[in-house]
Amino acid sequence: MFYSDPTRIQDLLEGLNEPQCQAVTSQSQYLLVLAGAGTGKTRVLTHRMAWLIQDQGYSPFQLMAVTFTNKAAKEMKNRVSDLIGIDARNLWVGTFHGLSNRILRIHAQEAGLKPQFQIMDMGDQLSFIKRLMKDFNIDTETYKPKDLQYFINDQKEQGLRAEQSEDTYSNPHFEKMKSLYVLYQERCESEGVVDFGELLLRSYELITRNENIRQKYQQHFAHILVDEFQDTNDLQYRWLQLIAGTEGALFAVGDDDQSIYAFRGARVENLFDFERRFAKGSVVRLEQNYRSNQGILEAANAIISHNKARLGKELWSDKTSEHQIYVVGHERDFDEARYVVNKIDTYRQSGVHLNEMAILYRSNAQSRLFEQNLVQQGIAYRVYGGMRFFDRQEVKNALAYLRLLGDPHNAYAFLRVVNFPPRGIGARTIEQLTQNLEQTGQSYYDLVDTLKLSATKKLQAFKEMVQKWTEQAHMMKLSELLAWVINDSGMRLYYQNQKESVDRLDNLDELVYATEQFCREYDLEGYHAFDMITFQGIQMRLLDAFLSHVGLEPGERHVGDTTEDAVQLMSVHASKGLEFQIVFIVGLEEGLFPHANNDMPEEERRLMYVAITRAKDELYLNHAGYRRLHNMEHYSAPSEFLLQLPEHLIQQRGFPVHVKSPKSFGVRRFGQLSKTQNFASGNQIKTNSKTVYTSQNEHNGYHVGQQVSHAAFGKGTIVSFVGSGESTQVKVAFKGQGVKTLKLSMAKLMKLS
DNA sequence: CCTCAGCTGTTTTTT
DNA sequence: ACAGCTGAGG
Repeated sequence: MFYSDPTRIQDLLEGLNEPQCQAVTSQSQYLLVLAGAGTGKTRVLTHRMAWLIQDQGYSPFQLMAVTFTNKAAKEMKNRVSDLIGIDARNLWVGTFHGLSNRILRIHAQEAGLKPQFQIMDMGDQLSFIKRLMKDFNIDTETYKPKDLQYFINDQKEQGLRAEQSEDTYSNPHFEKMKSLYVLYQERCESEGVVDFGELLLRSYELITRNENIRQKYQQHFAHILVDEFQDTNDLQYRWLQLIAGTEGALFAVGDDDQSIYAFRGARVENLFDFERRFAKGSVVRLEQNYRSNQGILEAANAIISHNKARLGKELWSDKTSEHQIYVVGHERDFDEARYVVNKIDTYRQSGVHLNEMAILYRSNAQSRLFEQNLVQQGIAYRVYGGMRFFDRQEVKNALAYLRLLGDPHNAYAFLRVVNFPPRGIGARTIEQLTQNLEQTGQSYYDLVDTLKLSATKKLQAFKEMVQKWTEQAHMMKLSELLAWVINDSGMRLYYQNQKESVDRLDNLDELVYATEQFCREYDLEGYHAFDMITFQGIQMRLLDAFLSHVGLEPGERHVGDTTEDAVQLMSVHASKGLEFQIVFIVGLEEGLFPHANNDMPEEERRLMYVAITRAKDELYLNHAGYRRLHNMEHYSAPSEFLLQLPEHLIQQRGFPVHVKSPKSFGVRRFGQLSKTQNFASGNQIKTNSKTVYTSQNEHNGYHVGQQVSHAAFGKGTIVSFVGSGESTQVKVAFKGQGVKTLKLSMAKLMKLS
């Protein structure tokens, strides 16, 4: 039973501020909570859930809460559980994909899927596509596997099957892509695998088409709560509306100012649409920030106010500013790195914890220089954004063995491990198997016995080994089975004999541990690998439960000890939702941040807004006049964002400006700049002491900001110059086509005006 | 089966 | 600069 524990009943509204309270207890069917950074949005979500259960008498199972990350889902479960003392493990709280997966497992048959269908991650999907294209002899130079992958995922995110796809971008490859999408989907069906997009789309179609199922869910879920609503894509928004039906309540929490995922299909327009169509008049704004001091918030507000497409919101705090915001100009990228690391060292000596300091950058490649300096100074640090645990090749190989045990007909798993570790089954053998596969409709696993090939003996030995494991699996715990497979397959020995594979062996042990951990978490310790168990209310084999779990939770994105006190290095994207006492934002230069490849200037500004609002106490904004990127020299003006900061907040201001002179190349002059100067549009810049020129804003008679015309791309504006001499490249922003990088000597740009 | 030269792409990232 | 991948050749 899931009634809340009477000994724990408490006033759930205590300690909430006025708008928070209003949101938690709202009686509107549709409510939009515009929750600014650091305003207690998770608090509102969890308290609303607890309030609906404890004070409004809903069964916990009548609520659905949707998040984007597993981390957020887990946190929400824990906090609800802490608030009202219920077991939150089986609640309908999860990611869009996790919840879709759950629905599809319950109705696998109606959805046309095997009960043990397996989920492909992005890497699996790409190899799947490469295999498909190879088998159909598609020229992978003309049609890049990655392009097809993006095409398919993009179509699915829009809720489109191949036959519904329309060429909205005048893509010259469109018809071909569409036909490949058909082939791709056919193969997914025949091999019984689904990609991430398919989970959403398939469950959407299931609920749309099957009236019984639709009624069941629409009647069942009285309240649907959504976190990070501004990050929903087209299909996710429709999915939510479908499940809510006409009766269900939709409680959407989001922040249009923190929408930074358009590149992966997020549509901030969904939030505007929701406000217009459903929540008209039912909008609660959370504006009191409990994280940063007033100065930092003023800076954030000033930056974001330059955006036009927003519902409007102003953060405030009752913490006054004790400190200033520092804007620091550096000559070169490594000066910036040295400066930041020295500052960190100083703060450390004065007693600030390292994990209360963060270095935030626009692109991950920027971490390198900071790492070098931190190593030199002997300061512990942690870089976020590396490879995930379940993405490592040794882990994927071990899991592929498990997948093969879960479904011997799984082609992906078979091909991945049939010759790993190497056992003499080469590409030629696989080719022959593949040819027969299409003709006979049998799986690779079946074909081993029916074909006479030179490698048949070896193939049969492999199959016997898998059969042996399968028989034993009935009597083994999942962790025992996995450990045995790792040894018996020869994987462990293989990695032992490889040089520098110590980490890989550790990871394999870690994986075995992860299976134990999984069983412990869901009270499944007593079961064998093939035993039928109940997982999230669904009957399935333990092995299948584990496999679908790892398919959707690929582990942490960073490595090593997370408890060690260490400086935090991460991209601005990765920092969303986190907070630090002292924040260093680095690389604030035109072209880098805002990034030249992003044709959505407002999204770049929102990114800056996210970065600033991470800081609790102190904020350092750094930029360099010169940096090396992709082995080329880049000279850039300071970021426009620096010029949009209120003057009175800024403590230090030294914009370096390069003087145009071949002899004194790279020499800089510091000067106090007035806010009105526009670095990007001209090459003449006035400081308080003299007029100087930015050296690389001008090249062979062309200059940054100049309007030009190109034979193929049409009209555009010069954004920057890269490199020097013969090899100079020019970046031009063309109307409607984004930024192109061209070789200046070849580009034949016509000067306009 | 393994190694190495050569080619490509290099913003952000979750599931 | 550099990582990741492919294909040729030992």
